[in-house]
Amino acid sequence: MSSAANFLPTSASVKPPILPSRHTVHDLSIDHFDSEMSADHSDSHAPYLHLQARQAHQRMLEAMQVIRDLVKPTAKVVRAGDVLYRAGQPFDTVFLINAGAFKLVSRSLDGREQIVSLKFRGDWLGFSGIANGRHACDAVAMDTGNVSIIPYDALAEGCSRHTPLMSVVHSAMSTEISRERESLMSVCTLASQARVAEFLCAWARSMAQRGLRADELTLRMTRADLGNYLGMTLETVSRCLSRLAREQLIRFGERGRRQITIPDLARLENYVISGTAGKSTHLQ
Amino acid sequence: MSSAANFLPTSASVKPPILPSRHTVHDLSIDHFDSEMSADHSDSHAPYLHLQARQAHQRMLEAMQVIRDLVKPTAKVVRAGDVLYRAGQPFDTVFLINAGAFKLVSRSLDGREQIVSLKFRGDWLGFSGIANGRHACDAVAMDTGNVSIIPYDALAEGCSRHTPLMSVVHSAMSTEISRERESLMSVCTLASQARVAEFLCAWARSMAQRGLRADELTLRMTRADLGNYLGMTLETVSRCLSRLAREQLIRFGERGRRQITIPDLARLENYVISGTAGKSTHLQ
DNA sequence: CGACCCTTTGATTCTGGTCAAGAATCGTGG
DNA sequence: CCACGATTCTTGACCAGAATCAAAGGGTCG
Repeated sequence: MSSAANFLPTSASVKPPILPSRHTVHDLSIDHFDSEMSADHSDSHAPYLHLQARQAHQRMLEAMQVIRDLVKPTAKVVRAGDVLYRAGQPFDTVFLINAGAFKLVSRSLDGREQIVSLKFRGDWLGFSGIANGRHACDAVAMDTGNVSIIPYDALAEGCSRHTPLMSVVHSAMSTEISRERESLMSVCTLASQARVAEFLCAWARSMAQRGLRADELTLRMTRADLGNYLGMTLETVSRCLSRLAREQLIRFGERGRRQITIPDLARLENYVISGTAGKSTHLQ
Repeated sequence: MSSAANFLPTSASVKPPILPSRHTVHDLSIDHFDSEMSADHSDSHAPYLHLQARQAHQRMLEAMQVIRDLVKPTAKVVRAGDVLYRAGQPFDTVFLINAGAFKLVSRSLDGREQIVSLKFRGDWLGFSGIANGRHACDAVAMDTGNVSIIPYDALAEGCSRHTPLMSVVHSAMSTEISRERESLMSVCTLASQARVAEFLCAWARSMAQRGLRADELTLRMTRADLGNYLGMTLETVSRCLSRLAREQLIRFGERGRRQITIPDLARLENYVISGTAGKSTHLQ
């Protein structure tokens, strides 16, 4: 895991980062369904990926292919701020993200709001609604994107007919469970700065797995969102990022402080692990 | 090192007799498979349940019935400390809890340990292993109990054959996702005392849903476990419980401080909600 | 250009973590 | 049945990290 550092894609084929903006029209060339879904696009990135990330990427592409073949879903374009579904709405569809980024926001009976998950290309949206027929959270686009709309009935029907499809769906749910747990682990066991660091690492790994640049992240969220997701205040997030930058573990892009460069991912990962970082809620 | 926690004898034929060694003899009348599964037992409790809890209870019983009818699993008795599976072991079976309580423990690459979930009768164990063929965490029994052993292949096969079974399984996974998120919400948005309070409320509701007493909880875990699960130190847990007791929101049982009485659940829930409790990682 | 939001940074407060001592409980062996 | 040692739990004193309050700088958009 340590040598994760050098799989930089030649920026030749790589696209300019999108400016995070609120509700303006976005350049679709990057995140557009077709361009990002095409096999040659993935090929152009694959050689630079680590074996593991590459395999994951491959599995994702295969899964998406299975869905397209068996379910033949319709697609839909979304822009930053668009809401795919809201908590409480009757559940009947799930979504597969072809491009873009989404946040899932839960609300408790009293007004507490919590970003419980971030989702990207290849992830599914809506599974949490299966259990009681209503969506359990809001799904909000953080950027221009594209999703496949998949009626749950059709999906279930397809699952019972095609074992590979069921396998894909079960894997996706299983992964979602695991990822949720990783978040919990992070929040419970890491001090704030390490938590921010790990968040960046996770984002980077996540991008790598999707065949995207992993060394230059463009966070599509405010410090407040970030803090909420990580269980700290926006001021603390800001301070932690500044400190990480001061310690040369990250750099801010010239295109604004939401763009973050990770010069050496292994070193950042190491900071999390060996860090001064513990929160000591030790077991036994 | 109490739980040297080795695997139970896995010999297909013989079930080990229930012989609690270092743990006190438990009264099995409540948690025993047969008694708790019997319809009249559930009837004897149902009248005291809220409508919602009762429906949930009903759904759980139906689901368990479906499993027994369609998969015909073998069962296995476990004692406190027994380990059903460990992180990293090849995944091939899931488990359905007939009785007892389990904790799921995740470990990060560096040594951090985190109890990511608590599971009870009607819950499933092992779903998180589907995605990459290996279990993602340890499953440890916190008490004498009984699980159905369900080979995943058989389950998948059954799912493709019987829609209701698939429905049950999908619901179970969906629920697991939602619950994981609730944990995250709790850890991220509540101050420690409110978090402890909410934990107790959740446990109580959970018991109610299973047709068990909801006003007298017997926590089967140490303060350290509790703290770990809730993301705080054991000392903080202790202080919070003491404070809750001082404020009459809970009472300690005469059978030890792991037994907790909730005289008025609504009041405790209200404390969480209206509480002095917020952690203010407010969104926007 | 000005209004608004986002971000950073500092000063201060306070919750919760750390360290330590003592009490209660459990399990074991006599 | 009791005594002893080992855990587990509670409580206090102290301290650190993160929340809160406040103000100023930067970007973006109308």
